[in-house]
Amino acid sequence: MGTVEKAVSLLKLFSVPEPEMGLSDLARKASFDKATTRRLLMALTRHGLVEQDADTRRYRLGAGVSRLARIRDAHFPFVKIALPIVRDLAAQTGETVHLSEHSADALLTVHVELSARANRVNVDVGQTLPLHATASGLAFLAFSRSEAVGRYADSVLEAFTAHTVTRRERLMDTIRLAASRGYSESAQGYEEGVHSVAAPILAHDGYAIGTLAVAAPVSRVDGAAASLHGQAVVRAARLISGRLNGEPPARG
Amino acid sequence: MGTVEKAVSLLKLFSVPEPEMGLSDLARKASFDKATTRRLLMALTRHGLVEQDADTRRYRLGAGVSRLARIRDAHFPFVKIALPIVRDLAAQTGETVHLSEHSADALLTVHVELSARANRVNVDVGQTLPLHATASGLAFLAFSRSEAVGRYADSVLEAFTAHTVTRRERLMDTIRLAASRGYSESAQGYEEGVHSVAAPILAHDGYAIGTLAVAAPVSRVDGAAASLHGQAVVRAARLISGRLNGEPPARG
DNA sequence: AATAGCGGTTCAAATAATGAACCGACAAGG
DNA sequence: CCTTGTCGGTTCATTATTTGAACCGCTATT
Repeated sequence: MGTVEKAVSLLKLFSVPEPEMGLSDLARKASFDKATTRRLLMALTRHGLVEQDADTRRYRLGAGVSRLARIRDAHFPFVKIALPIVRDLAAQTGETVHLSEHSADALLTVHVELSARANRVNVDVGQTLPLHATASGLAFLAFSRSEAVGRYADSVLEAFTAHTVTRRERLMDTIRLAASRGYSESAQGYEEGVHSVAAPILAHDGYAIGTLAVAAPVSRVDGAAASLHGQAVVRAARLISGRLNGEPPARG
Repeated sequence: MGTVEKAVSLLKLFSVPEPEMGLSDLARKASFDKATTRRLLMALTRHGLVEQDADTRRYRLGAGVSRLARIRDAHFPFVKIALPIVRDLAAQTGETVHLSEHSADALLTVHVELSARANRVNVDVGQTLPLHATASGLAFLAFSRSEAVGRYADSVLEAFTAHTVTRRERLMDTIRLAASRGYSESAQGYEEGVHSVAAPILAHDGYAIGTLAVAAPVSRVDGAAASLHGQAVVRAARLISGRLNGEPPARG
């Protein structure tokens, strides 16, 4: 593992439930030597990607990461553009809706609107979703370059539940179905009891850059509901794609 | 320079006006070898901190930086808390207002509300402000630990304009004035034609963690206006400090 | 058809990263 | 009050990684 990747791994140890850690803790979690860990942290600190509390000596993510994110968001305001549409879809369906962005061979959840119902699906911002086991992933693959899909289908497909699609041929069939319908469907492929439909958000070139998904408890989803959610998520995803690619918002 | 710092330097080359670059361009700007630059970029890409456009082969900041920023913001919602107060101040003064956070011996602009007027000061999000040459920096130093101020004052102070304070004694005087008034003032110390006042945003321990500033064209600022801006920026900065440290928003 | 730029790759040489052992400080327990 | 364990941090001989000149194939200009 290269030095740079080690440094980035350290950054990735910070999370919403654990946003601050001491040196030894970080070293243990990353399985790096304490001296190494410290040198990496100092390098990151010098550039503001990490900061150290003056009192507790614990480390946390620094203002530099916010700065970088702002630069990116100014150029590619994915969440900002999608937000109103995501909210509309959540209101329409009454179910949990989540928005994901492609990153490093997975989908990164960047926004969630939780259902108001007591029995609902919970998704965390920052969670990464595997491509073969979630509706979002399937929708993404269905609108990806075929070489990339082939490469992914050839890799080892982890089974998260008894329903996870792990055989290459079944996966390719599922992807083809999603491509022809415009949206994907997955029942309990990643978590037991969860049903999801998802549609791709497309770049100007017609390939997916992210996905929009509706997730509901299986108990609440029959064929009719699934179809309704599917059509709604496709409409919403198309709206987002349109605005991302410069199409003006519709009037009224 | 360590490998990690080189990688981070690459990230820092991206900016709001130039959010995408080719390999050779990046290598030239960073003064790294093309092969080195590419290896660093690949390491960053593997973790989603950088992404490469499939068509143009140009590089840009990736979704990973947004993810890290969300983790940090969940724990330390500086901008979110400050935003309404920053907007009020912008409305009150009619001038450009910018919010900065301390990071790696400089101030990082994390939010900007631009004046609606045709003749206005422009500040970019992500811009870093030197501590000795901007109103923000002076306000920050005026409320920093004296050892840190001493160390900074001993370093080489770059002159950005003919008005930049570069002599240690002048700097210390300016800082003392800011400390006693509660806000700092800088006329054309960083950019010609720009007048700014700034006040510190304080942590629970009373030391500055960031600043709030009002920037206006010198032509529009006389003594009375400067004083008004100064008082307004102090009020707004105090409100932000209070809410950051757990004080509830005032009613009405 | 010649030139110059681009993104990307190679491999011997050079430089940087590594980690076991160490320090002083602090806190809990006997 | 002395032991034990853990903390953050440092040192330096050993080791493994980074480095960059030269190269490739490609595309656009001239």
